[in-house]
Parts: sequence; structure tokens; C-alpha cells
Amino acid sequence: MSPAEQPQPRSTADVRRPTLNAVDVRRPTLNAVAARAGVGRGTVSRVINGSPKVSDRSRAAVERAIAELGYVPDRVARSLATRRTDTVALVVPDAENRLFSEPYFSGIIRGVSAGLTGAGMQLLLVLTGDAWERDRLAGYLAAQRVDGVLMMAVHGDDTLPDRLEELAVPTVLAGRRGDREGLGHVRADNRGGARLAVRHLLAAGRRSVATITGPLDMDVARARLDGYREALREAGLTVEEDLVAQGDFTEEGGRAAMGELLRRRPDLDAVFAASDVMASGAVPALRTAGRRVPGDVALIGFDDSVVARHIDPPLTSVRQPLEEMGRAMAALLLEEIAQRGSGKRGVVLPTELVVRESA
Amino acid sequence: MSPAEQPQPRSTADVRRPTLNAVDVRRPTLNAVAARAGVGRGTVSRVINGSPKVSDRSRAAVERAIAELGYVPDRVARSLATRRTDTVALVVPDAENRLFSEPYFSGIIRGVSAGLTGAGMQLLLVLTGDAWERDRLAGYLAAQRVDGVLMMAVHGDDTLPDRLEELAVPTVLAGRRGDREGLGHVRADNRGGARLAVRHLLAAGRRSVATITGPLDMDVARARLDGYREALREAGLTVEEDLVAQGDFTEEGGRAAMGELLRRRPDLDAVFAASDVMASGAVPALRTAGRRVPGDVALIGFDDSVVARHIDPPLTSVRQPLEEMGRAMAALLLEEIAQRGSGKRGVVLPTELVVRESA
DNA sequence: ATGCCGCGTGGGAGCGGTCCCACGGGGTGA
DNA sequence: TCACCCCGTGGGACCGCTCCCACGCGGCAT
Repeated sequence: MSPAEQPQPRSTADVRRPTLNAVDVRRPTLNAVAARAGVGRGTVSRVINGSPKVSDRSRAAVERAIAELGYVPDRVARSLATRRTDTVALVVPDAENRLFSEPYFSGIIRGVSAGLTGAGMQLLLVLTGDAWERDRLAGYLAAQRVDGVLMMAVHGDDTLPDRLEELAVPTVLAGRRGDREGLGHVRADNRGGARLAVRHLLAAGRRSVATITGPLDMDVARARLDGYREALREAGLTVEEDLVAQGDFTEEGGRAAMGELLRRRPDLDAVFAASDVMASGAVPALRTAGRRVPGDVALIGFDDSVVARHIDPPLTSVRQPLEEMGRAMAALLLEEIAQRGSGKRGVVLPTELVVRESA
Repeated sequence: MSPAEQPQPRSTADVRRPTLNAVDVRRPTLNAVAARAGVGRGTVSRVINGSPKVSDRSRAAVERAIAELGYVPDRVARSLATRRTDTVALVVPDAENRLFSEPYFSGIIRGVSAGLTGAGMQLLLVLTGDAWERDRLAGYLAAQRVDGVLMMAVHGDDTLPDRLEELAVPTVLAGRRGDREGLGHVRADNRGGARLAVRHLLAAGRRSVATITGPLDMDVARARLDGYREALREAGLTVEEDLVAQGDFTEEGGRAAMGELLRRRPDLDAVFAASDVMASGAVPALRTAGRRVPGDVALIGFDDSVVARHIDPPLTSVRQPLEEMGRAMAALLLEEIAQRGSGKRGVVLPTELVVRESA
């Protein structure tokens, strides 16, 4: 059960497989193309890679041969020679159910995919399970020779990014671990988004605005809380700590936090929840306490997720530009791959308030 | 814009990249291990692959050397030699927003991932865009030398699976194209699930049970409609065609179909929608018509998706064993890879009725 | 005319594994 | 004692590309 003392190869993966009866459908090789075109291998390689140092005659001959043979270069062989795989791993913690069912993951992933395939790169999806597996991951990724790694949902104490850095594997994170993240990362303007939400509540005349935060060891959660505070200060209000309750980004956590807030401050007239899911937990808690939404208490969430549209009442929420975030991650990673060090920036993308009926 | 006449290589992907400044962190090679252990390369290879024909002395020496050097075999080099990549591509049509935001995709993918990594295989995620891209895909996948392909959301007229079969690439589908799918595939017992739903409605005393179907060129949609019919016949009722309206698996489609049904049969007292999303569209249509759910009209959906839990009232729905389906797909594909032909079966997994408040 | 430069060009030498053939040595049977 | 086996073992020959060096050839300056 416990990991072996030595990092000995795990047998499951390495045991020789029984006679893979590979139906050997061999595709034409670069050699075949060279022969057919009556040129050397070098020339074919040059044509394929778009080198300018090829005569028009040779190039034409090669291109014809390629077309006739239906040749497609073998990426594996190329990778072995170039020490480059044109492959990027997307690492997602398996535990984060949340990520999958929300548009968060899907939006980012399609942005990533678009940005990557446009550059001829492919995406390796890696769901990591337990901590041990995650520990092995760095070596594993190095063995894959992936050109880079994208990581979602990194926690503050996650060491994987550091280990990747040691191994000189270009890495870009979705979100950051702390406020001075050393690695390249892309995130939404969480603070600004929270500010938008709270301003909206204040503009509607609400005066006792509470907030349900995420776990405060997460940067997103802190940033959204900061935004909440800033908006209050902007308006000349003082931040009252008993209007702040901590949740954990789950529905149940939202319910509990809402109950707590109502107990502490029966006079509250608005709530900014740091996620839609927590907001969806807050709604029944409010109902139980006999408060109408938005009549008695206005409510705003964050993420603009599926539940926001289907909850009753439809939830006003802060939207993150997910697909763009994915695109930005891809771009940043490609930069870093092309030139080390150049992609180690933090990119912040603007958020937007989507007004529905809850506030 | 239009595809070139000849399959000439697309430049974007093939242009030589500018001096990849690969920080050459070379990992130890099998050769290094052999030298250190004082044995030949062949012996190291045998140890790694768990061959029994190695003396205990050699094995121990090699294992020590591996541990000391932190050696991890290079998959790329191995692939080149074995003509096997231990990689499987998961092909998902990019257009299917639906897939991503619903637990459908996420459930299946994690099952797939679990089943695959357990066997030491990795997952290449391929989102396909337009038809042209999809056309190129077969060749592309062959060039990747993926060991197999998993496809989600195949339409009846999709030719990609056939082309993969021509190329002798093991393939497994999520769902089937028609009722005699030639390829290996895994699906939920859609008919049975629909039957469960309709039986539940009938058992509750409903007598005019309508249904909102999916697009009937899709096998899932037909299967669910069949189940609806069967349940009615079982109960000795005749299937009335004006109680059947076609939707398209979208919310808006559900709304329209519901409107249509109410117009045709104001007396209906129950609806089985072939997806939760369509059911979520049906709800407002019912409200508009002044019907209470479930008071006047009972409603059941399919998929047990996120919206089912958050809609008002919470939706009774049919759940598919998504993770198991993913696992089954992985298993089937591994079978097919190990022995061609053995994995070309159809696996059907049972569904389950999740009773909430709408029926 | 001779030298020199530079442009294509061919092809050897890897990249890091696997596969398999041939070989040495100890045990067995005649 | 000698032939015969069989078990481990070493290492050459690939897998299909890229990289780069060296070479031939035509054109220009001397």
C-alpha cells in the first residue's frame, strides 16, 4: 500500500505486453519518398520542414512524391531526433469534481485546445489522483518528454510546479498559488470581479452587504474577498468582520455560511458569494429564514456557471472569460517553450457582471 | 479556405521552429544504467520489461543502478522501436458544448482515465472542429501512432470510424451510430431507462404521458423513444402519436416541443423528456400554460445532470453509470488493442431512476 | 585561365530504446 | 572424458527521423 522505498519501476506499466499482434500497416517513410523523388533524405526533410535551401525542382519532385505516396511524417521518430514532442500535458486534479461539471474546465480546455492545435501541438490529458501519484508525476512527465505542462487548480502547497521547474519543463498555471507566483500563469481579475458585484449591490441601495468566501488558503478566495472589501471602502463604508463568513466552494458550505451570517447579522440585505455553487447553497438557507431573494436579500455569485442560470431565482454572477484564459495559457506556454523565461508572466483577464434576477 | 486538391502538408504545423533553446537537461539513458551496473544493454532492457530470463545477481545490480541514477525509460524511444505508443486518443467534437458542461463528458472521461492509467496508457485529448479538420484526423491519428481511439458523440453519418477501421486503428465508441454498429462501443441502456421513467409515471396514476424526444437520427433518441413506447404497451395503453414531439436536446427545443404538446393535448398529465436540458426548457412552457409541476403535470428527464438538481422543482431523472461507461470503454479498447477483433462488441450498462420532486 | 565563394545536395551519425542472434559456461547423460 | 543443452548474456541492427559535415558545381572576381 505504502510507496516502496526505492523509486523502482512500477510493474503494471512496464511488464512486457503479450505479443501485441500489431497488424503492421506500415506507412511510407521519408526514405521511400526520397527514393521516389530521386533525391536524398536530407532534401526531403528540408522540404517537409519548409527550409528555403531547396531548389524549386527538388521541392516539386518531393512534393509530388509525398502526394503520390500519401506520406505523413512520423511524429515519434521526429520526436526522438529533435528531443521535442510537440505535446503539452494538461494536469487536472482528479478530485476536483467541481472543475469538470462546471463550465470552468470546459471553457478553459477548449481555449487551450484551440491555441495549441493552431500551433500544431497536441494535448495530453492527465488526471492525477492521490498525492503519491502526483508525486511521481514530474518524473513521468519528463519521461514523456512533453514540451510543456499546463496545470489547473493548483493549491498553495502544491510542490509539483517547483519540481517541474527543476526539471526545466516549461509550465503555466491556471490561477496562481500565491501573490507572487514565480511561474507563468493566467487568471481572471477576481478582485475586480468581486468589486463589480459589490458595487452593483451598493448601487441598488443595499447597505449591509455580507460575503461568503472560499477557503482563504486559496488565492482566488482571497482575491475575491479583497475585491469585496475594496468596493465597500470605495463607497466609504467600513468593512464589518461579522459580515464575512468562510465557505469552501461547496453547496453545503454555502448553506452553512449563510446560516451563520443570518444568525450574526439578521439585518443583512445583500450577499456576495464567491462562487455560484455556494450561492446555490445560500438560497435555501435564506428561504428557510423566511427571506425572499432578491426582495429581502440580494444575492450575487461568481463563475456564471450552469447553476446560475437554472437556480430560482436566476443568479446574477461574475463571468470569467474562460476560453480566452485557455488561449492565453496556451500562448504563454508556447512562448515559454520557444524561449525560456519569456513566458513567466502573470496574465490577468477582465471579468464581467452578468445581471439576472437575484440582484 | 477550401481544402487543397492535394494532401500537401499543412505548413503551420510543419514549419521548422526557431532554434528551440532546449535547456538540455538530459536524463540518464539505458546505456548509462548498463555501464553503471556492469552489464549489457540487453540485460537492462530485460529487467525493465520484467523478463524472467535474468539472473538474480544481474537484476539486483541493474535495479540498484536504476535507483541510483533515477532512471526512467524514455517512452519516445521505446515507441519508435516497438511501434507502440501506449497512447490512446479521445476524440470529442468541439461543437458539442453540451458534452462538456454536463457531467456526461466528465464522468466518462474520468472512467476512461482511470481505466487507462491503470494499464499504463496515456490519454491524448483531441477536440475536432470543422468537418475538414475531422477529415484530416484519421491520417493525423495514424501519424501519431496512437494505439487506439475513443470517440464520443458520433453521429450516424460520421465516416471517421470507418476510416480508422481501414487504417486498422482499434476504435471504441461512446454510443453507437445505428442499431448494428460494427465497431466496439459502450452505451447506457437507454431504452430500459426510458421504460423505468414511464413506468414510474404510470405507477403514479398518470394516464396521458407525453414525450419529448431527441433528434430521431440519433440512436440514443430512438432508443429512449422505444422505451417510452414499450412501457406504455406493457401497461396495455396504446401509443398516441400526438403525445410525441421531437426536440433537439436543447433547452429551447424542449420549450418549443412542450408548447406544441400542450397545444395538441391539453389533457396531458405527464411528460418524459429524453434529456434534462429539454426538460428544463419544458418547465417554463408548462408554467406559462398555468400548469403546476408535478401537481398538474409530472415531469421526468434523462441524464441526471447538474440542472436536474438545481431546477425548480428538482427533476426526477434517469442516471447513466458514466464512470463505469468510461471504464468499460477503456477496457474494451485495451482488449481490442491486445487482440484485434476481440473488442468489437457492444456493451450496455444499466440505468437507474433518481426520484426527486418533479414526478 | 584559375581561384574562390556559396548554394544545393547526399548521406553518415546519432536520438534511446527493443529485438534477436550468437556465444560462453556449467550441468547433465553416455 | 566428450558431446549436447540450456540458461544468461552482450551487442549489432534496426525503428524513422533530424542534424550537420563535406562535396560538387556554376558564377564571379582576379
